[in-house]
Amino acid sequence: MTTVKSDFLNILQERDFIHQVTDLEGLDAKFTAAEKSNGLSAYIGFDCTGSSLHVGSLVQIMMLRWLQKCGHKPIVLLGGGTTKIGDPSGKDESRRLLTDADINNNLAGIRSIFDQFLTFGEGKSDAMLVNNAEWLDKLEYVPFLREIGTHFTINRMMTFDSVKLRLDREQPLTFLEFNYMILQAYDFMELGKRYDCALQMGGSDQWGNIVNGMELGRRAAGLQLFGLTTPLITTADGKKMGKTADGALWLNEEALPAYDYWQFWRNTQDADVGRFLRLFTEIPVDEIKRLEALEGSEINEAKIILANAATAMCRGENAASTAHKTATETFEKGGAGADLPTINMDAKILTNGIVAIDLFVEAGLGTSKGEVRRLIKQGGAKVNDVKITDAEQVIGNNDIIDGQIKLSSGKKKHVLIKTA
RNA sequence: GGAGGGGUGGCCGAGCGGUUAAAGGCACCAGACUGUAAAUCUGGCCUCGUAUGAGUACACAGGUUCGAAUCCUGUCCCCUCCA
Repeated sequence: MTTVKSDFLNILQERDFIHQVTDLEGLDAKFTAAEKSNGLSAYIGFDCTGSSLHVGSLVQIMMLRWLQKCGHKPIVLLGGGTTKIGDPSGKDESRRLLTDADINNNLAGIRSIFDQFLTFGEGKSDAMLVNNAEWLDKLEYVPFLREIGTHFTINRMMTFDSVKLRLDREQPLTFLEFNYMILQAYDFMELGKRYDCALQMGGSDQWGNIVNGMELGRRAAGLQLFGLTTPLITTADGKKMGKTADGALWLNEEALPAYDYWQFWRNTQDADVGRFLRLFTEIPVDEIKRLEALEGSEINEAKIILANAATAMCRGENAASTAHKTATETFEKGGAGADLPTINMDAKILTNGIVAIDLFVEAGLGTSKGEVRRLIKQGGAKVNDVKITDAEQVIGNNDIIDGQIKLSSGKKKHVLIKTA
């Protein structure tokens, strides 16, 4: 591996962020020079198909954070314009088209996530948030075609995976989607012109789009642009980061409580601990080396550090320590931490008593009565940490301890019942 | 336009008139072992019922039959080959 001189690339390299770079030496030289003067701007694009981002985008966000730490200027490009089109990469079928109102709503949600990770403002290394609708919405068709269209050949566009895949499978690819890569390329050029942005980063699936943008910038505007991609992050058992069977791991508090977020990191597999510490925390690499070398049950210490650091960054220190405390109380002391999911129930229901099966379904610890019945039969259901054996057992006021009832499904899922 | 193949449970995929709530795999849930890990093993995995059981269910709508996921008709959708 080539040794790099700039702080930024050095960090990315030693923390395994880099998959491909278009011109590592050239880029390194540029960063090195910039670190002695005003810093360099670089951008990453995010689409606005949802109102939150999930852990899958976290690698990109961390890169922007490091960029800022090294004195450069991160540009967050939100695809308000391109979201109206839909990136065909990796999609079997067209996305449904979102309305302007949806997109604006999504923009606001995503914006709040970036506020956690980056400092925005007017200073030279302050982050800025740009919406590509700003220029894309205003484009005029014929001038655009004359100016930009001449730099793309259909022959070349057909060779891109995103397009080729659809065609090979004879799935329809609309003209609208076909234009996505041109618009993304246009974004890069536009950012280069407006903000002197010289680098686009992104996931490895964005390579083609990034290269396109570089070429367009060079041909149409004489800009020297660079591209850098991150590897696709998978867990040790080969699953894509960010999605679980229960749903996506959202970065927004409204979409995923801090406790669950913390638990996700706490439950990282041994084999992933070192990699995740490097990518998703700012713990110094030497310290990480020590942590990932821990053996046996001691590696749990590393997992807790990972969970605390990752949660603190995304949800704040308080959220992280509350989640940590809840976990300690729940798992190590067998009690009930304050941060466990809580359901408020009408006091009357408990006064009258409720059958255990119904209570569990009510608490969301099973989707059907049959499921809860099975859970009980297999010994996975507990009320106040006492295993229940009778599905018809009546739970009532007698079971309230310290104003709450703790229900458990298996070792990890707990719900507190409180009366309203 | 012509010829053929197919649509089965969250996914993949067997079944091709009764013994089929539907093999097997994946995913998922519990239990054991552990370290809130992985691997392994055990049990479970449509709904209701303590259970014998009942109700729904094999693209959709009809039909044949004592009996259909399996046969027939129509509709919708997918795929392959030829033009």
